[in-house]
Amino acid sequence: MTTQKDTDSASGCPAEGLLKMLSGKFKPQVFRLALDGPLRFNTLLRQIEGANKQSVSVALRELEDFGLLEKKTINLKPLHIEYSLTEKGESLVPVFRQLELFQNNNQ
Amino acid sequence: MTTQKDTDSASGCPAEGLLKMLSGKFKPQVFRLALDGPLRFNTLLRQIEGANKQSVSVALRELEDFGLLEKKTINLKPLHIEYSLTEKGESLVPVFRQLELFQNNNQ
DNA sequence: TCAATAAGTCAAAAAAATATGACTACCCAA
DNA sequence: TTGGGTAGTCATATTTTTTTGACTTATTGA
Repeated sequence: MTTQKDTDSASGCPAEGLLKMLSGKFKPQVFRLALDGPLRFNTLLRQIEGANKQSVSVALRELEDFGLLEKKTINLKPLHIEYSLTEKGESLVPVFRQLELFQNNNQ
Repeated sequence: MTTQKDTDSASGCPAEGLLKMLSGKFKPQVFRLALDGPLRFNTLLRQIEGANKQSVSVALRELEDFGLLEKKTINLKPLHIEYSLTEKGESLVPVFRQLELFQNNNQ
């Protein structure tokens, strides 16, 4: 069971919670890769340069805790695990795109 | 003179730079307060509960470094300093609002 | 002239985030 | 039955961030 994180609206800043859920080592990259399809642990480790197990593990767990990704066991060929976008995760996509857009418009 | 920070598009994730420029202690709050008008150091210190000089100082300096805020000396009554949104900062506002919106739609 | 306010800086300490390397457990193929 | 892949965990470093408290410089009002 995954626990729901406090999004800290106590600070009087609603955006803060969202910002927190996407900050942390490798989280933006992981989320971005999730847009292209389900993720696998070892694949991520190879895809993200400089990545290490621990941090990738933390990134996946936290994205899952925030309800952006969901973990599934795939009972196929080589039995494995996949992380894919939840509905909440999907709903974040346009927002994420806006972040990219802003960044691109500002070099 | 303020130095331009590397927005790390090397990670292949454009959003990462923006995320970084808004994460860090008190940065979301400070940015949000800037939407309501110019900021002053000691006022922020009183407004943000739990704030300390050093962190507020770092938040302001980094927001300035990223070009979201600009620092001005105001030659009035009690001579003081104000931090206000730059054009770039203004252009971030709608993006920031989207973040808040997302957060509000997800409790 | 004294005390307060404004806007910080600096060094050191404490806390939080990341990285490293060893280890686990399971499955599968040769 | 040995070796490789998958998906991690765990304890311990190392690094980065944040906090604390002392100190500074200049202005201002009484």
